[in-house]
Amino acid sequence: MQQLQSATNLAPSSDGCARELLAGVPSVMRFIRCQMRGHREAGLTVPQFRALVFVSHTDDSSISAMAEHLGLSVPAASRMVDLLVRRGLMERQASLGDRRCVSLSLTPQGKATFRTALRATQVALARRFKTLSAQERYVVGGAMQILSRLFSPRDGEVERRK
Amino acid sequence: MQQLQSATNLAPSSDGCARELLAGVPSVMRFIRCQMRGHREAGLTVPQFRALVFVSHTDDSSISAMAEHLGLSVPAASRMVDLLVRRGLMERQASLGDRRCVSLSLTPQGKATFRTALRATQVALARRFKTLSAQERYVVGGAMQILSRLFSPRDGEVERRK
DNA sequence: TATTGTTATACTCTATAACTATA
DNA sequence: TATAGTTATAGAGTATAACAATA
Repeated sequence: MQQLQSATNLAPSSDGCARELLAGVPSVMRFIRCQMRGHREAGLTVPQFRALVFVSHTDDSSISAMAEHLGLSVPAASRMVDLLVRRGLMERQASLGDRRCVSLSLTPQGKATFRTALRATQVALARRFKTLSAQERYVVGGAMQILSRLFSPRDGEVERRK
Repeated sequence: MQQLQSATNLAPSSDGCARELLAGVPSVMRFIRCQMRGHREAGLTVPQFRALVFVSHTDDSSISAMAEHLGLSVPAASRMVDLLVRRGLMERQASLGDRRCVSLSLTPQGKATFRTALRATQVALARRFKTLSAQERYVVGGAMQILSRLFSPRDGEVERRK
């Protein structure tokens, strides 16, 4: 589109970006949350979903690794795992090497639920995106990559004090 | 930048967009939440902040208008107001015309806290954005406008059933 | 009776502090 | 004693269902 030619002129200030983010991100988040939680079979909250993502991507995950990755305190992660274990989606096993550590894994049902939730939410989001032009999708996709990089959990903002 | 010339070629599918959103938005949200809540004087949660935004923008706000705008149930909105009233940030008055309705307003302290939280969070976000190029800020700003439009609370996803 | 709020109840998310078990 | 987790405690966010007050 035409505006892209003069993108540099139209670039908002850092402060303008901040304002827009503060308006846009919580709205999207609410939508995602509703979709996740409202889904009949899966019915996950966003943090639960993120926990499943982490464990499905990480072999021999420990509680503390999960906490760090998700930006949670260790007790919060532990309770989340409790809940997922109770729901039959995750398993805790004492790590063989160091029996203080826990080794997390998804049950088959956990994997299935995870995939269902992912699919359902992606479909709901994609349905919204269908109304966008290719250009707009490009902008959204690009912005998400920038933001993921800028706000990845490892980079500071969590700063567990002490 | 070069890629922008061929933006249409690189535009992700709706589904790709969805995936990226699901990765990026929760990270940003966590950052915002930490900033809001962690701020010494203000110390607001995101929903509290959003409630203050709504009331500060809306004359003679009612509980149900607030609930609808924020995508909350009416009881949830009512409890949020309780909390903000207890903290001295908001006031409830019976509406004169229709005494079932409530008329919400910010106290002077509420206005001050709101502005402090807004400023502090914007500054924290803007600090991150300073490392971006003008081009990247353009992409982020543009995406936020698109997303705000696409996921504005009034447009369906809330769908309070019955 | 229909509408606006509030109360009751129940879960999840999250933190900090105190504790337990293993190294 | 240091480290990995868990339990205890507390407060916020949220929903649905039942209730109260006003129109």
